Amino acid sequence: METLGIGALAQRAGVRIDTVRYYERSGLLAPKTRLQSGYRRYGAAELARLRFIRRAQTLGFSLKEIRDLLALSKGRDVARVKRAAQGKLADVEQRIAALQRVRDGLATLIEACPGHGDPTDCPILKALGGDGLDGLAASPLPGGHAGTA
Amino acid sequence: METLGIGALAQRAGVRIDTVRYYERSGLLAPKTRLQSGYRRYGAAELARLRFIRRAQTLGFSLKEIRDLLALSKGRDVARVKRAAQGKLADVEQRIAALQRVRDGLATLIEACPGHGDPTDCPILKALGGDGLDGLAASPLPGGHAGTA
DNA sequence: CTACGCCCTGGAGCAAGGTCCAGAGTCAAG
DNA sequence: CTTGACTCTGGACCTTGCTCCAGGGCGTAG
Repeated sequence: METLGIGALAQRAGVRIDTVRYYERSGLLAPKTRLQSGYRRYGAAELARLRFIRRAQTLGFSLKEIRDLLALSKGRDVARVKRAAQGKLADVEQRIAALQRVRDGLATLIEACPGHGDPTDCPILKALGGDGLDGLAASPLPGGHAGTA
Repeated sequence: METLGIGALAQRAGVRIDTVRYYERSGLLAPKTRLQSGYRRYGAAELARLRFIRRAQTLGFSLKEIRDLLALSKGRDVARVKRAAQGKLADVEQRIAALQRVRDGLATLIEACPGHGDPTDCPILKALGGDGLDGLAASPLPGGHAGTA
């Protein structure tokens, strides 16, 4: 069977070689085998996995979350797998709802902005600068979304 | 006129003192004046600006983008502010659409999973482990907008 | 005057997600 | 065999957005 070196794998997935090694260090992607020399060899499954990682990333999943997602496939407990997937689903739905609030807020402001004239008339700048936008940016500030600490 | 110390300012904006200083280092927010002692003093405009920064963050702008936005508002260029907001809106809408695809894929898998029995029958495991990932995270990788790089 | 709380600076540290480098070994083609 | 491309390891360094610490100075009430 045809295997790929790390360079070929990286190229086919559109990532850097260092990124592949970084993912390996992070426990996301192990090579199928190694040569005696230590060279990593990858198969089709690894390429698919790498592409999955990248796609999940573009969708806003952190590497940690992706690791959890991928760990499901190693589990033998179908019920747990299903529950984990349901948890992710709820998570995704929350993200969607939060983003929709942001979208609505932005859309409202953009609609109200003439796009020219005095900056003090710009609702975008006014809304962001003053009060009265509190409902708009409804966001988990109390829980702190910055430090997460 | 009444001015605020850094502690009072931070408290009114709901941020930490260190964050205010960090924003100053980042060129986002300068104190109105300083006492001889070096103590920072802020006025209403600075408080408004700080709140602007925080709100813009909840809308998904990075500090760099906010810096640009603030510069724009000084430049009286309302059209550009509006365009920046529209760009963010498009961005947010893309994310929403992508997440909705993920949600649908996930929901489909969960529905098809009996929640018990042979792991080899679990559609979730099959999708994650093999090549069926494409349906889950269907996303334009070639033209990818993730890394933006 | 003393205390106590607020403020100063500079720098370190953290989490995430890479990215790059040096120095050395390996592989494949000619 | 030689060359050039590829790969190895370990560790340093980068960006973003904070957050904390040490070792001081300031301000004001009692």
